[in-house]
Amino acid sequence: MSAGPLPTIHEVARLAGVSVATVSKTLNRSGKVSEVLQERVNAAAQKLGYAPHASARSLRSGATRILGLLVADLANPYFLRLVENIERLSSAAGYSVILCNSAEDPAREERHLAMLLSQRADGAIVIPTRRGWNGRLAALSSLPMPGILVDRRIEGLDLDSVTTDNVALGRLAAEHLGDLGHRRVGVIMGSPEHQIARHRLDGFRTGFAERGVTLDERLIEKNNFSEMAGHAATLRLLSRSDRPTAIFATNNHLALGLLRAVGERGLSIPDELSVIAVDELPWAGLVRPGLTVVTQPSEAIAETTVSTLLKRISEGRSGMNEDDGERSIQLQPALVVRGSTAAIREQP
Amino acid sequence: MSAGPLPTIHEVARLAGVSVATVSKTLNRSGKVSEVLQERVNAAAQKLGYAPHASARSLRSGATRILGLLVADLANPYFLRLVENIERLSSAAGYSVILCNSAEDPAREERHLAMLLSQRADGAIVIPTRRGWNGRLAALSSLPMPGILVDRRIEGLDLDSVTTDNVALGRLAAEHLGDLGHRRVGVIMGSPEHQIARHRLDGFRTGFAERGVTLDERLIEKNNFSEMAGHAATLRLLSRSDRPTAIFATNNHLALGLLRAVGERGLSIPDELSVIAVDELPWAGLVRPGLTVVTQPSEAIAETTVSTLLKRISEGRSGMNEDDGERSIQLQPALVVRGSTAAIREQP
DNA sequence: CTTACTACAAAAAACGTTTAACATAAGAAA
DNA sequence: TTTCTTATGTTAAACGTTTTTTGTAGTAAG
Repeated sequence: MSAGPLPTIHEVARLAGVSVATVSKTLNRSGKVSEVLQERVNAAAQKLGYAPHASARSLRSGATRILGLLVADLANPYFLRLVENIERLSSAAGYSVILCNSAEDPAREERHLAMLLSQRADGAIVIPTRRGWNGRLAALSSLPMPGILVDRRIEGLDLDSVTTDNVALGRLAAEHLGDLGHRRVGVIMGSPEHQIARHRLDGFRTGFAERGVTLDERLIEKNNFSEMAGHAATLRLLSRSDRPTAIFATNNHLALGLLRAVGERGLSIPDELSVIAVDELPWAGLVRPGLTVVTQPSEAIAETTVSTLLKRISEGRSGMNEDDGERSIQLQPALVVRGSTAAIREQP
Repeated sequence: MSAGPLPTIHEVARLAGVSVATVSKTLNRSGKVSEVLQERVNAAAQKLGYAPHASARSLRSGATRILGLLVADLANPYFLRLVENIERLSSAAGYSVILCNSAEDPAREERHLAMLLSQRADGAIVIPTRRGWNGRLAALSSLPMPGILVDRRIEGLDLDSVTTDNVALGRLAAEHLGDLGHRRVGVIMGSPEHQIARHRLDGFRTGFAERGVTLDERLIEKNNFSEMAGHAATLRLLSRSDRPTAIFATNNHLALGLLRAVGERGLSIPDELSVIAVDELPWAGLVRPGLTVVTQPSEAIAETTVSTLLKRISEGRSGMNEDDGERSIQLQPALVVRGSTAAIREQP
């Protein structure tokens, strides 16, 4: 390692016997350069192992070809799939990705944002932390680079966003359970002040309302999004005399806690309890029985996010109409039926 | 968004009524600046929302404070945990991380490496792809920046590396199964031309040899590391007349395939078959029974990797003794016993 | 009253690119 | 021959920092 300093464009120019401008134009395929000189330049660059200095290039040209990817929680497998897809697409489009994990900590998020600003990233893809952006709302929207929110939308912020249609997601879950005959159903969710939780519940409620069923509010557990909360909430629901016949776990941490609690109680799924969760989890098909889920369209979200952001970036560069308004895109979830949900059995 | 161009150091200097040199020295706490000017400068910077232009800084100073993180396969949950920890530690040390996923594709790996070179990352953390680096061996070692290999070591390459002690890992698995009385055991592994697989098998073999047991070579399935291969290999092992009483799955993809196959055959774990796998998987405690595993010390590996690389970087900067030789660090695995392994029952 | 030193601050020179402005030669039109 | 084009190259000026060099007071020593 450390094979001495790298060659500059000047050394390539000297070896090829041309000016630096010619080298630059050749390597960037910009401007006119004769065939013969092009070959000399390419040969020289090849021979020296020339790699253009990105910092110098950015300084002069104003573009870094770097995208910031600021994730609220890398431990969340759903976000991870998003990261994977976004990296792939960005890379294919010639952009490098700086990965930042805020771990649901607004302070970390803010530091990372400042860093991306200093780094002069061409754009930022942000899955914002759940709490704490109330005060930093301005910071995000006044970001002097194109930014796009993923998965979690922030109301009143004129930023593009790509999210799942969470109302549709809730309704999908409700329709499935309803079709199976369930009427007394529990919901385990995070705090209703979070838009996502609220939307999913709204959709779920609507789905049942459409078939004339009103949800029992006492079976709706509103806490936070942790596995522990899911565990506790499940135990509470299961120890009721009017135990629900099905439970909807509105995110994957909660689903983990739920499964643990059900296992501890020794209940049989789906005979004694139907379970439906959210997100395609790596192990969803592995547990016995396989977990029925409503999934968010992870690949589509990644694609839409990257292409929308890149469009914004090129618009900004060409100085086109900046204010064609905020793009707020919602994509549709899907139902994946496995073994954890079944038709209700008449109670003896 | 797009709140116009960002202020430069010149504008800060003008507002504060000082020279740019004074601003630079104040903001970097280098050189002597009087109290009163410092305050004026800080106030001006604050007011303008000044964020130093990283490219300009790098161009002049030669350091980017960027680390490249090149991962062989982001879909691997073990690597993901590594990524998470490495990002956290790097960020805490003031470095940004450019994330690259080569998805086990040497071509992508090579492109990413070239990009990191152009980007002039201060260092590179590489989990190399399994195949294909034979020819690119030189490319990696002649990288003009400090680099460090993680998880997968490449022989004959004078690069630092941090890996699990895979021989110890294999032995740990063997000792556990041996203690439980198992003698006829199967192994599902990838191609033995891969060092990791080989080491794990060696350790496993040694562990049994130490208690006077020789492994039946026909029960050692050598294929590749995919889930499908694990599935097929398991089916083969289970349909033998002299079926093994325990199986060691040497990586997590293989373990997935194994569990699927066992489930299909309707065998009961651990009554009819003990299973031990590698790596702490997010769902290891969730399947019934919980999966017994030998885990790699993910946090320790991340810590050692980052600190070793940062040391190399600062050595390089201060021009210290470059050639104090290659650091090849091996960290110890641990056994986590859950329900998937049990003492052998005498066959009727 | 010089001279020497100290403590700051300012001026200017890089760093490696891209690109706008300028040169030069060859051929075409006059 | 002279003058315009055209086609291709080169020169030089940015880009925003850091850092070395130079400058200027003010104070202490002679």
